[in-house]
Amino acid sequence: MAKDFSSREDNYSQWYNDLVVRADLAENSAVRGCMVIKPYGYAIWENMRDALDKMFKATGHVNAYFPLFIPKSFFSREADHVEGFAKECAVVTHYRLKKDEQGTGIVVDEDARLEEELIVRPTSETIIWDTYKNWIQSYRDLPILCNQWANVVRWEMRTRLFLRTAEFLWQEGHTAHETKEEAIEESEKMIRVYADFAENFMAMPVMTGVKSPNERFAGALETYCIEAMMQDGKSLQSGTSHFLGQNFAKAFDVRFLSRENQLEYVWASSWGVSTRLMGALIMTHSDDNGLVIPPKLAPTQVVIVPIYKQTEQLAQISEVVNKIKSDLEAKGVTVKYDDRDTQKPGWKFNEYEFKGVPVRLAIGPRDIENGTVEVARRDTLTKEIVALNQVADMIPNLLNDIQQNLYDRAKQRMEANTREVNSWEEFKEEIEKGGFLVAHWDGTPETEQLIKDETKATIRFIPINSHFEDGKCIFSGKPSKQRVFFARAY
RNA sequence: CGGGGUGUGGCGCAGUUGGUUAGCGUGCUUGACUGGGGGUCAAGAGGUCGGGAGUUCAAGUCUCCCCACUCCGACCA
Repeated sequence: MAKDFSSREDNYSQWYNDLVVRADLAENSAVRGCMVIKPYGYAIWENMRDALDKMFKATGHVNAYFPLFIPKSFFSREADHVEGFAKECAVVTHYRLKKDEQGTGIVVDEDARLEEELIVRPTSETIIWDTYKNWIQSYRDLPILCNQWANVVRWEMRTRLFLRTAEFLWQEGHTAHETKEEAIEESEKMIRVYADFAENFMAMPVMTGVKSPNERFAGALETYCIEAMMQDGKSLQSGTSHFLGQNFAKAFDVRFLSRENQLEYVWASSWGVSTRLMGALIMTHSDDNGLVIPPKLAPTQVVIVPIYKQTEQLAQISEVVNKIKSDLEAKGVTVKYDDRDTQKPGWKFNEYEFKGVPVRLAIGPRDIENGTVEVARRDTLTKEIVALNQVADMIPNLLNDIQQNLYDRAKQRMEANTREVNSWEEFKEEIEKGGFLVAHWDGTPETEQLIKDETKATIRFIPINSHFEDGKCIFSGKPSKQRVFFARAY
């Protein structure tokens, strides 16, 4: 029997973890806090990566690669940056092992201590800015618009598959500009790219805004973010883009001769999304029957399951299926025909449902006789009988419908979970229900911290183009000009 | 680092006041019947009971030490 997942209201973490493992996306590795991404999970990630990569290139960016190791001294050059990351860094101290005295095991060779320790990158600003220094002399060298696909390591105390792992995959864009305006424009542009990707590929509605100083990236002047609302009412930071000002340029002495023949520091941005998006995808769409993968990211968009008794029947079915399959592939649909004899149809139905394949076709003797096929959609779990000669034409539209429906559903949920609150009592009561609480805040880090201490809620973002209205901070009662979005977060 | 919990076939678990040959579910192998929603039956394989020491005629079970994992906190651009 399938495990009953309807208990997710009570224990969302457990539900999520089981889902990830059972759907064959990933599992914990032998290394504490690290994750093995399995082929199916990786296929989804690759689809995300490819789509993002295209969007980056369409906005003028190029890919490059920088070292995994960063000399320790690089980290101390930007004070806020080291402050933010120091507590979670893996450090390389030696470069050699040797057999121990008894010859039974391997020990670190103390004679092989590095002169300067190397840090396994938790993010690459420092090594990249040290490199950019050599690339930039004149305004003619600008802008630099580089992205890197890489892994990074952050030694977190507590980890969760995809959402927070000690090592994770991501992309990090690092750009250098002549002017402040251009760098700000870049960071704003990239957060829009992320929002676009989240909504149009992941079918995940997001809110866009800027972080409060407490939540800002270490070393940034402004952090833009996209936040998504998960099914349990918690917010997930899904992507960030930072305006770094001249902080890193100053720390790494990256200057250029301007059009006015002046030596000036360059302006910077950085932006990234990670495999955390996989967690976001899972927690946005999945239901009690398992994963639901939006068609645009599904490694398999359509699975075809034959139902047969004798092998002659299978041959007959296969002939029809192969026609449908090639018709669909001609339309750019990815199709898997699962004619394995090792699993029963019912087993396969459940399997693909659990893995979130958007559309399933089932064809049996009855269909062959009637010239029909059963079409089942994952998002609504509904089935309909369609004429064989029409099925290839309807599938692309159906996939679009599913993509749109998933987005609409998630959007509706996010809106239903977003509400204004106007008093501290109301805030404390409402935060227990989850969702975004839109409330006035006096703008001080102290107040935000006190609210967090008492309710575990943080300011997820401050809306950028919101209307201003006079109000009073729900906590301190001091004047406020704008509402901000609070939530508990992952 | 603090506070709980759990370690028993691949996975998930039961195991009574200490008492015969350590069970169950699932998965795996083989075969038959099956096949439109995780089938049924039959026969099999698979175990240092986390490790060590102790108490005892006898330890999966009791005591002590250690180890691992896990949950809750602290941490988390």
